[in-house]
Amino acid sequence: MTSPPPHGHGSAIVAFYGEVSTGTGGDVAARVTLQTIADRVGVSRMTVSNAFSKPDQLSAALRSRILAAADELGYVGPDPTARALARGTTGTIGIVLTSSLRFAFTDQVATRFLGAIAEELAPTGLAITLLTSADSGAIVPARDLAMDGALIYSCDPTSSVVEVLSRRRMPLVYVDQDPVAEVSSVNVDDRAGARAAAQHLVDLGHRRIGLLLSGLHGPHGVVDPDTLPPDGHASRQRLLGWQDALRPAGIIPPAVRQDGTGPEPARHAAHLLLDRPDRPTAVLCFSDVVAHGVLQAAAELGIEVPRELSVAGFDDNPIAVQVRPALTTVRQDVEAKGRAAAAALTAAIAQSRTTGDITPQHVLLPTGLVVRDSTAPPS
Amino acid sequence: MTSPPPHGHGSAIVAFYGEVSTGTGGDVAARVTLQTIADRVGVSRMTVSNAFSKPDQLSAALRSRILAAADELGYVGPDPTARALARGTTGTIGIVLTSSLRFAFTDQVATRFLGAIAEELAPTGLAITLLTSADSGAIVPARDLAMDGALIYSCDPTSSVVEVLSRRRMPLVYVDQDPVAEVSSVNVDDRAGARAAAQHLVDLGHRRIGLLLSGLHGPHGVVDPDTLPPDGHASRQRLLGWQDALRPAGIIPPAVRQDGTGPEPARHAAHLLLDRPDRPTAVLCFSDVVAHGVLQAAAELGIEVPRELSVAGFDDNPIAVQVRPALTTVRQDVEAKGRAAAAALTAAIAQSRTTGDITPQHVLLPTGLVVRDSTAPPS
DNA sequence: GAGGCCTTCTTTACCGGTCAAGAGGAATCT
DNA sequence: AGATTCCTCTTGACCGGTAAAGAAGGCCTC
Repeated sequence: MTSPPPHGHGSAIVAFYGEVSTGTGGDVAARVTLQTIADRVGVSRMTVSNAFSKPDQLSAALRSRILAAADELGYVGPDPTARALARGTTGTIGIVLTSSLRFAFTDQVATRFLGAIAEELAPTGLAITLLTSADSGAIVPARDLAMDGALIYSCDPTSSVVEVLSRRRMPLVYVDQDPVAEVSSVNVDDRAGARAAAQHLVDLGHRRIGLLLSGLHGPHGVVDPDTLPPDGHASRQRLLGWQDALRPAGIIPPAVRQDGTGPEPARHAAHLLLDRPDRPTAVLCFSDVVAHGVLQAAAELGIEVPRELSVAGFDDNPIAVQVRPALTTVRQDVEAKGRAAAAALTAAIAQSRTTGDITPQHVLLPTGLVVRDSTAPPS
Repeated sequence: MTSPPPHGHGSAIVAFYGEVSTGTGGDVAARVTLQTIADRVGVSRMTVSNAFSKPDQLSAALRSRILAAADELGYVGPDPTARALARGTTGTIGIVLTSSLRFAFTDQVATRFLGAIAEELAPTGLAITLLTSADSGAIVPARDLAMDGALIYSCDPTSSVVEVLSRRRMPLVYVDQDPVAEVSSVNVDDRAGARAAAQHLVDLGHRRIGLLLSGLHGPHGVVDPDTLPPDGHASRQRLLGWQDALRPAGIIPPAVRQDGTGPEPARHAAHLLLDRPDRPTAVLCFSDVVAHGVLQAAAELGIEVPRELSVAGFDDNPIAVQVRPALTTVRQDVEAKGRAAAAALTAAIAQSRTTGDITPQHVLLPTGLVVRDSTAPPS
């Protein structure tokens, strides 16, 4: 409890209800297993197993006797771990997220994506385990956690996690990742979307257009967009898309990479772009969150949007319509992406269970420009 | 892919890169286990196990030979499931959420809570598995999933999931749940917070005060607050807190329970309250999301907030400052709640591993009134 | 130079299930 | 009536590891 409690209250109240301990009166109740029940009822262990897992393999009468005995002994059901070992499936899939799980719960694009996956997975009964791509020393979740398959979502491709996962030979689906022939993937057409956004600004008459790039890894600050080190797939595709439209127009954009994620680094990066003598009349942003930072920076500098500065975002994040002016952006259907990813993974798992092989499947979802109030012709 | 693609693009593009199948050229490579490596290197299986799990138990030279052989054979590491069975721990904790996982990713209070848990858990290496309290037939995640402990977050206490989990005798922590002596719990002082909000309205001079309650289960529409069926813990506590302040002032509030969660049901419920002839001059809401719905309804009815109607929320959700007017609300430190819950659970797990018993721990976090622009004296 | 201790590796016995094949009797077929 | 099939239940092997105790040799110590 490191954060200050709200409004000057005292620290957290910790109430002890007395030293109540669980367990049956002190003596450690021996673990109840199939054998315990089998002995009690007078049948073989296998029959008890069947009573739980294959009800049609034994008579209804015996089954209810077994179930009654199990209930009486406090047996809940077959031990999930043992069952997983014997059956070879766990009923869980992993989702590998960017280094910080925190981010996954903060960013609305990510949460919508996860929500869609959860929804698509619900009827299958598969549970979701969240993993980070950060290998924090001894424990590498991607290596040490049991799961039937994994979704790799916009995470550093150089991360060892991806390699570990492929070596484990489990069904994988890449999302927002450079597609590889052998692994199923789900992507959105970032490049086309970015191209449309850039073309929109060009068509409005802008010629001094700045770029604001994400900065997970690599250099920060002002950079040369043509010699960027490899970054996330989406990041690179969006940059390519912008260049697709800007180059033919003869525009050589200044570019800034922000230091980290979130609106605050974006605000800072925006200042780097807007404080220049040849201030751009328009800015293309890697995301709506970044664009939000630009709006804040512009407000601080007394620059009026869109009259003096056009701002285009990406994602069609819910915040795009909450900020003023509402953001022109590129929409991607995050929920469709989530559903497609979940579907591809369940398909792969099912296939690998029957065939042993998997036929990779590659999905590319469309994007589209959404023009709102943050872009206008240069004044 | 049921939702329409954005902006009239065609349907999703599915690209097949050809029938590439994984696996080493068709023949199913036999599974590599510790024994495979042991045979190869000429040592016992146990020694190979130690090479991975207890490096100090064997000579460095032999260990690197083993690791090299393992690498060559494509062995990634000990099978997580088998290890879990042998060791008795899985490295995962479950978080049980309200029936719909979708909700968990949509509601900002929930996502902040989960984010804080993730952060607190990160150094321990424990992964998070998300479970719903909905028992959808054959598969009951809470029963059939391997985990070392579970967090039960604001979920229907009558749900069988909670019972199953306790019978599994795993470390549990209740969050926003009626505390029980034997099980650790983390709660916020909902009642005191609600009391403060109600008192605030009373102090401003309001006498006709309406209540807007959450409606997960039970009747909807206009209800008698004194004879409500049991609902969530928070819901009940907040209602009690309001009554604590209203009753002494001689106020008997009309109450409406919304049908479901989210702003839309809230808007609808608000209409039920505001369309009454003796329209309240102030409304106490179960949450900020509900309060947001009230603001929308008020706007639709041409009621000016706060001049004609005061609105108080709960939670200090980020949206509280995004809506206009900014909401007077009761702050709870969701992140502290998440951290406390995670800490209590890891403590319980650690203790149960050593002692076999667990000493339940009960935490009550403070709440505090935050006055903003949505409340004012009645006109 | 014998006893003791440490290091390094092996042995044996589980962890708690499921699969696949088999065995015994009743029911069905011919 | 004998052969076949079905229904139930049991047997034996295995899933892939880990814990704990034991054995073999080397190094110290006194």
